[in-house]
Amino acid sequence: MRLSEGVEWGLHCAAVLAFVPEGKGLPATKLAEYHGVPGAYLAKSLQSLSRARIVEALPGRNGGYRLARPADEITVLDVVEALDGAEPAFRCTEIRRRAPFKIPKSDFQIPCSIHTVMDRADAAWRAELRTVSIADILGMFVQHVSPETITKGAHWLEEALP
Amino acid sequence: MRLSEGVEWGLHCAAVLAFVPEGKGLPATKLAEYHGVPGAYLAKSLQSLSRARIVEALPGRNGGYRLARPADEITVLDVVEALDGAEPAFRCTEIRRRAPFKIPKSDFQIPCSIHTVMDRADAAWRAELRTVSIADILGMFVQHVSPETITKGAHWLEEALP
DNA sequence: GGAGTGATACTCGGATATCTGGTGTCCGAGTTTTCGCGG
DNA sequence: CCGCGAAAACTCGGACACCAGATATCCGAGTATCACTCC
Repeated sequence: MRLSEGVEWGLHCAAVLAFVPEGKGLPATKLAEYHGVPGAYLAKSLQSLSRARIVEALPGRNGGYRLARPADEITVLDVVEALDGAEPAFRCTEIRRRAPFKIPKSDFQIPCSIHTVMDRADAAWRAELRTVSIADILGMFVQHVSPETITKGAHWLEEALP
Repeated sequence: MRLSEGVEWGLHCAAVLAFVPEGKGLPATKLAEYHGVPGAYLAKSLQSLSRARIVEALPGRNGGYRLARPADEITVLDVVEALDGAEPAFRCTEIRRRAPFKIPKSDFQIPCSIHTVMDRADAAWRAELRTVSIADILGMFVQHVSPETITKGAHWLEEALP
């Protein structure tokens, strides 16, 4: 079980986009060169985030991406599900039905025990991700990083914005 | 993020193997036809379980597989990690280091915030799976299924064992 | 000088190749059973 | 009738193809900007 690389990119992008001022947008190209990742592929991830209404795209010459909502109203789970899909990792194929002897239908009214357990774990995973917002991520970030780095980042953003 | 199909098979197999009496083994072929899955591929999963000391293989003519430990000492997490690997789903590639300006090394002493959050969710997922044993799965099973089905299953196992 | 208009440059969006890892299959090594033979 | 031995049949174990989804890339659609022209 491996999470797509795009999830990591998307989360970092959301963190950067939180600093984009009202009315402006940061082009995908800039986001890509900031993180040192292939721009053409990052665009694909950003499109998924756009479809999920997590970021919004400003078209046109001085366009770009920006958060569609305040950073404290975007959870990490939102980003993960937008990029990775919301289907649970475990897919029950109901192989319990394939036993080589006849089983009454009533036995299958109750969900498969294994399915239940895996779903519970999946719910715990998602619940954990739902408790953390992009704003929280930024909070953890600024708490640990040197003020000098914050300044440099802000400066870089100034130059990158149209 | 998708969990391998073999995980489902492995869990169901572990549940069935819990009924194999002391000293005997159930061949992989029988397990495959019971679950209606390709036997050659199921063998691959069973080998992984064998390497992880979750099941043990009895070689020879009347050989087969059996649980290596009592069912209440095998957690669902054991099976999942044996088949899917124990590495966390999220892999941090430290893209925070690639920013196009110089960042002091000290900023990277603290683990990446995003990495931390994802790891915490991963831990919650694994913790949930660790609380459930194969014996618990069986308990949930016999609680809901009709006694008739249990009898049929026991009968099938009688015939399948050498 | 100001407004209108066309061209332009830059943006996003979806459709298109490539490649790694899961999926599926095969044959060889090893052990227990079993059958046959001799005592 | 019993013990021994060799062959056989069945088991697991690892090495070899195949395919779907993630990765990576491209080109087309659309819009704000800008420059130029005309009034």
